[in-house]
Amino acid sequence: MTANRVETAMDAPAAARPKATRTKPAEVRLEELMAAAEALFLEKGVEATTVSEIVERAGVAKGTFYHYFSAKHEMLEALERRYTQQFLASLETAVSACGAQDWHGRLRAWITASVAAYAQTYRTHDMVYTNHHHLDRDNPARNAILAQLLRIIEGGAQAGVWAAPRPRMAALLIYAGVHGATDDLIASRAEAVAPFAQALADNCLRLLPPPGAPADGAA
Amino acid sequence: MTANRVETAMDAPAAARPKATRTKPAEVRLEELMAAAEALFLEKGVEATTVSEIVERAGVAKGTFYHYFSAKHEMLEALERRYTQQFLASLETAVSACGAQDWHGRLRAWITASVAAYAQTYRTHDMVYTNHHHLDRDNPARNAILAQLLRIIEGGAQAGVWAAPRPRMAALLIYAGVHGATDDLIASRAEAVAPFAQALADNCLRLLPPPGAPADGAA
Amino acid sequence: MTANRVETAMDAPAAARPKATRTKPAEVRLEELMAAAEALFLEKGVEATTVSEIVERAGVAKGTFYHYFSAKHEMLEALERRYTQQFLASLETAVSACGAQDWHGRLRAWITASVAAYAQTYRTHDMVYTNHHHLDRDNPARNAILAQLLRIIEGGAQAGVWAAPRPRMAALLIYAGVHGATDDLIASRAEAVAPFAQALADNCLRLLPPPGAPADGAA
Amino acid sequence: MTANRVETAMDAPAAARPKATRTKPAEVRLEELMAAAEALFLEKGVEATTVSEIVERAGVAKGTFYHYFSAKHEMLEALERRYTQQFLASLETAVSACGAQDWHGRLRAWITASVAAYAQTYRTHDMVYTNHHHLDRDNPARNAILAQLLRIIEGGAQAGVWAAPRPRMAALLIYAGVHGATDDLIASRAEAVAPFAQALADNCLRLLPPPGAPADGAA
DNA sequence: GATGAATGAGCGTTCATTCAT
DNA sequence: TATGAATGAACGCTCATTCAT
Repeated sequence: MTANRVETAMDAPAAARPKATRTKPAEVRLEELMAAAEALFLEKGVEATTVSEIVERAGVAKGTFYHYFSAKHEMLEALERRYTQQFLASLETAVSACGAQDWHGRLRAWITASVAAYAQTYRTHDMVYTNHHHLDRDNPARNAILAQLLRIIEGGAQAGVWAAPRPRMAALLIYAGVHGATDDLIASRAEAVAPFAQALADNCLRLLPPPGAPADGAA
Repeated sequence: MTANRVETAMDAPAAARPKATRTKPAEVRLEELMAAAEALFLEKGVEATTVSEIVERAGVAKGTFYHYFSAKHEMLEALERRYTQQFLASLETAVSACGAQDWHGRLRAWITASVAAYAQTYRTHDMVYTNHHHLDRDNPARNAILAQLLRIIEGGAQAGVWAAPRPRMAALLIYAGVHGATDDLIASRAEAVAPFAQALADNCLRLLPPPGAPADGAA
Repeated sequence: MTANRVETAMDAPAAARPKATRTKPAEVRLEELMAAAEALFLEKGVEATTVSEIVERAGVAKGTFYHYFSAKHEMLEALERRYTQQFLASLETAVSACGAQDWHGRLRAWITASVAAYAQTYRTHDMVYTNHHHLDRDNPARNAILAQLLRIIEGGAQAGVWAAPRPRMAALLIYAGVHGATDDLIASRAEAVAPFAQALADNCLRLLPPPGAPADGAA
Repeated sequence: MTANRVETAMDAPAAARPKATRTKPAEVRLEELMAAAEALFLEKGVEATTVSEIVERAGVAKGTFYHYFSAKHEMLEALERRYTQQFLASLETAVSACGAQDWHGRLRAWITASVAAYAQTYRTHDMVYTNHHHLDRDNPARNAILAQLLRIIEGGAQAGVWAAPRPRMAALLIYAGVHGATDDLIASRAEAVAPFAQALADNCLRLLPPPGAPADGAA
């Protein structure tokens, strides 16, 4: 609701406008706007959130929004970029903590960290990815995450740790499976995250049989 | 003017003049409307499609839409119901074609039919499911499909065909994996559906080890 | 809600239409329609009541409404006419029960009967009269009622029972006062109708001083 | 484009192009809008007036209306508030011009000012009050006016100037009578306002007999 | 840098009325 | 007599965006 809707306009004796918000570093303003938008996007969805609400929560005027973002969808994209970077980095950190040749460990770490990160941020995750078509091959976030996983699967295969005749298919099964199963975990609140992640890793590792096992389609 | 009619001279407010399209069986009209809506929802998304466009494509007046659907979202729900029934039925048919105790066959059939059905209808699939939150445990379509798969996994486990210490987790991995991997197949157009589905089934069956294998966490 | 909105259309297996309503005497149909409309107009107001609701409550089809009334506002007018006739008749009966020269009695009877009738039917009264501008000199109902009262006032004056230098003003004061005060009685539910009507009549009679009293403006 | 602006190449959805009317003081715009609405509400009724017509007459865009009023009914309420304040104030001024103990004078002043004010603004009056149910005890405007009159009647009674065994009933008779009779004056255009108001006051004062007169029901 | 008044195309929805059957 | 599918103009309202200050 704008400040000068009748009720107000008629009752309040015209006072000198306090002009509260002083000029702040652009960085700070940007962050305030993004925080306000993220909270609202999470609460009520991207479509249902209006620019008016964002600026109201951020405590700035409408025009200020357009100083920092050329359009509403730019805000969403900025949020997406920020989120993806954080998500990728958390996986990278977990994987890097394992020995360079400990491929089982690296894969387990990737899965466990994925579950943990996703369980924590699934609302943001959903918000960010619902706006891309599932099939969008150019979705840079999905591609970056998938590439990370693929590097592990192919690394282990080259090192002879497991067989991966179709590494991309394995990566997709793990990637999609991790998110689908974690959705269910969250929705059912049936157990703690850590043991769930362990079991999930066990299951996923089964997808990568020891080298020398009969190839797919041979059975 | 009938003899009984109560009359008074008065200025008549704006009158309606229905003329163009003749009455058709309700079934036909309904189908025309649903077809128009489905096509548009697919082309440009549900939000971006207006009721005006739907009726224009269906060749009827706006009021006719509201004669058959009480609101735009009712149309989406009708489309969802119809799609889910068809999808479920096609899986059921494929599974039922296998012997009642041929659990490997049944699971392969479920996976293969899922890939095939989804590869054909992924656009409708996406359209329908994007409107539910991923975590919506009450999404009846997802639940029905998952239950179908779970019955097979538990049936095979009881028959001693495979071990399934966590049947729901296995079901979720397969369910999500099938859709995730098929998305990639469709997007990359890298190979034919049938061999892809075969390989996918091989991979998924690996998630269900022979009975007596070491349980998760034991390795 | 129409019978063939999707939910129904998809679930109910097409049955032979019972075609319940047999042809009825026009009189009966008309009365059913008017009763349905009156009830709805009272419940939710004239504007807020739709023709669809009227026919639904009357148990007939939309088209039937237009067999009996050429437009929605004709229905309101028919209801008005019916109500006014009843109201006038009830006053006339009460007044006629007094001796032809008992002018005090006649006026009291008119006032008492007005209060009683209005207290019983104020909802219909409001519904009917809100649709005329207060100033509508051509409102036949108001004119008929006022004329009835005026006849009493002038009759008493000619008979030398009271002075009425401005009979129309007196009539207006009584007419408006009776309705205004009864509104308050109804809204406050503060006392029984009969004693209230008595006191009201006492007050109103004071407006008609004995003959020979100083005329207005002389004081 | 500022340096801080977050940019991405994207198809811009339908853009707005505000151009025509320049910014004016909110007070002025508000007044223009209210004047346009009042005129139209008077001309064709509240229901029959559309927001489109209001903005067209005010010479602004539709959105501007909603910048100042959150809904059409807010406009009506603002008009009501403004009108009631003016009406009450004009009565108060007239009454205050009489000596504090001149109760006959105060009551005459109230009646005379009511007639004058109502004769001038009856169209607005009707417009404003038609939107409240007659019986609405919580109608703040009616209550405020009635309370003003009641204070005079009770003041005179306490001062021994007249008897008022039922002050509220007397107030209601006067209040309703003044409006009802003035309606008739206006509709008939039969005489000047001032003498009519005099005669009306004479009549109304008769409702308040000298102290010691027989109480109601005693006659 | 920051503001906020102003914009207007476009939305989903309503409902009195018509008329072929 | 009775039906009900079909109509379409019109409604109140939204909101991303612009730009003079």
